[in-house]
Amino acid sequence: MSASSRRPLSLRGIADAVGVSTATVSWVLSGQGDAKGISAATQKKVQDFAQAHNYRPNMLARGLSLGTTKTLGLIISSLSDPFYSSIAKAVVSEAGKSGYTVMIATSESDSEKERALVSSMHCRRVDGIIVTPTEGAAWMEKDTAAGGNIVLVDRSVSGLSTPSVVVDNEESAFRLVSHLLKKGRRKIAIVTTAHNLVNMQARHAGYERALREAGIEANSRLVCQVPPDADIRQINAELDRLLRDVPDLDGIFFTSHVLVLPTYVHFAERGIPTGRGEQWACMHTLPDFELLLPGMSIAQMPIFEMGARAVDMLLHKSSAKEGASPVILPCKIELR
Amino acid sequence: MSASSRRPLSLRGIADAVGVSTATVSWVLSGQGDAKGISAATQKKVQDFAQAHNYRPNMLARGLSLGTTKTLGLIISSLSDPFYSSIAKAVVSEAGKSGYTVMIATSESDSEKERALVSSMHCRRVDGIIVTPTEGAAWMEKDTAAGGNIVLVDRSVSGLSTPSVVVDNEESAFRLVSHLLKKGRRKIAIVTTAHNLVNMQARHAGYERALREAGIEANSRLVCQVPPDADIRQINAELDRLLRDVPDLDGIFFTSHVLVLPTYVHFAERGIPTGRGEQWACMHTLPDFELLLPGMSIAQMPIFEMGARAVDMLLHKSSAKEGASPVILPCKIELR
DNA sequence: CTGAAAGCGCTTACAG
DNA sequence: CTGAAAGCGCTTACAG
Repeated sequence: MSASSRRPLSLRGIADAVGVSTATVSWVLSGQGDAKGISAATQKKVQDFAQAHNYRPNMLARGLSLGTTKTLGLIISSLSDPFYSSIAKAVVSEAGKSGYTVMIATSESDSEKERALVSSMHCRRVDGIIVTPTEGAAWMEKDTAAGGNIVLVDRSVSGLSTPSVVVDNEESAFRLVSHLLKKGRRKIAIVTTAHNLVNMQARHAGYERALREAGIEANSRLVCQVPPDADIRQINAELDRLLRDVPDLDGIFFTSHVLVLPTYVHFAERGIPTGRGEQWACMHTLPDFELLLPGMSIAQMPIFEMGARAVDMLLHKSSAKEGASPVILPCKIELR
Repeated sequence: MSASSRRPLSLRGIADAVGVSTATVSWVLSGQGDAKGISAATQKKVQDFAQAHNYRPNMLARGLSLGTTKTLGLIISSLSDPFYSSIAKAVVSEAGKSGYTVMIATSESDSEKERALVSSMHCRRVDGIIVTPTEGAAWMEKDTAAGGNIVLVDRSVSGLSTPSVVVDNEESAFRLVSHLLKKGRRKIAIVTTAHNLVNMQARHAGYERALREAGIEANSRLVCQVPPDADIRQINAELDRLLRDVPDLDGIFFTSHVLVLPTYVHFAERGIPTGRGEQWACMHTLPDFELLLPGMSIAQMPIFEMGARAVDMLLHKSSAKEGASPVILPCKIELR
């Protein structure tokens, strides 16, 4: 156990071993060897030594020196929801193209955690942060103004001017519900959750507008609203209430994919036919749905584009300036 | 736009503003004010200024100075699989208890990406790395020997002595299949994937042992093996092959939760009754299964404990020394 | 009670 | 062609 192996190999270590200065080593390893006119022999010696001893540059030091870490932070609400993991995939992939690494963390929809995470990431000097914000994220205003490089994704927060990338929630919901109406549905329930989030509110508004334009008056008994952290019991209770209140229900609009499967099972258990889902519509979709409910109409969220756009806004601030915020992306509507 | 707001506030900035040395500021802000005998007045001045100006300590500098970052790296195969996200949750939660942050990344089951991620995390000087390894992770041997602080989770890699936390795959599979046999099933298929991973191999071995001990000879036509990256078509083709080869199939053992739903749908589409899943058994489970297939027997993976244990091994190297590796945790078997 | 100084491991003008 | 040196922003012995 040689004492020298205690600390990882540093630039200085290489420099001493090869017999050159740390500057030379730094230049060679960063590919500036030729530019700085380092002899081929020296370059090779340095490279070989680094390679052989598995040199790992200390990014803390490099970041400190350079003032940039080539790292982006991503704060999503949860990892268990495939929607957010897809966002993460998109962000990682797009950031990778520009040589950026992304550190992923989850807020669990908790404003306090969210705030702590943003702070922690700033302390780590990430070059920018992407977040699917909680409704309690208004404090970011100050932070953004102070130079915090933040972009919101999937939803904005009421009263917050931080740049954001969202989808046309109201319009998509409107089109889905209008489609159900065109198919002759009249008693269309809305099954929704997390109503404190602006995107959910927009989807609800789209639902109401579709009814209104079809000359149908809103009926609060058709609204099945489940708390964001509801367990299966609460969901079932709400659905039972809906089925009791509106026994002749003939359509459902889901504002989120998370409630589809519980509803599907709830119906199945009670012998209520769902068919292939022709009488349902949903914002966003999951692979499972294509199997279970191929007849359901959906608004496909442009997840990859959302992630990519958010990364772009962070990396090329120009495009953020040019475009108005929020950036609103269209969903791909699939009517069935 | 004051020039002074260009760079974020530093210790030096606070020191100059308050009129003390950086040492004093550092001590106050790290809670050593009293220990170092800093006057209450000075402490308050420093704290107030830091607070008011939203001081964010530069963790790069701190990490560089301290030689530790209080950060753990986590590399999971994928984000879309709830199994891995649960592991992530467990790791984050357990690490948090000790004041550690975790940076999450995904290898997408790609050995090259995995290697790059481990390297990148080492460069960032994380204090340890937890990884659900690909089969191509044998190079870690060298890395671990070189002081790399790595713990594998969910599976080990053949020929790799890196510490790991796994479950008793063989035994759990054995018990599940034995249960199906006890219920009178005789033609039990095994539906499996990613057979290059040792845990999948162990589950397969448990299946075979159960058959053997029941005096049933192995039948290769009962083996339905799907490539890890198979799309729904390939899966369906394999299932069709199985149903054709073994029309009187009367049970299925799934080595992984990922294949259950596609099989369920495949059967449903062909009008093959699955009942409540009584004739099926599966390693691991998902919330959906409890809804769709409440009769299916399952081996519940101790996900939280796995994550927690891995973190412990990283943080208190002692317990890693003491315990033999791999650490093998039992599954909670639920026979139905 | 507080400060000057060295050091962590990089990068990059500035000299020769 | 290559090196000495300053600086990034912290922490912590060591002095007073």
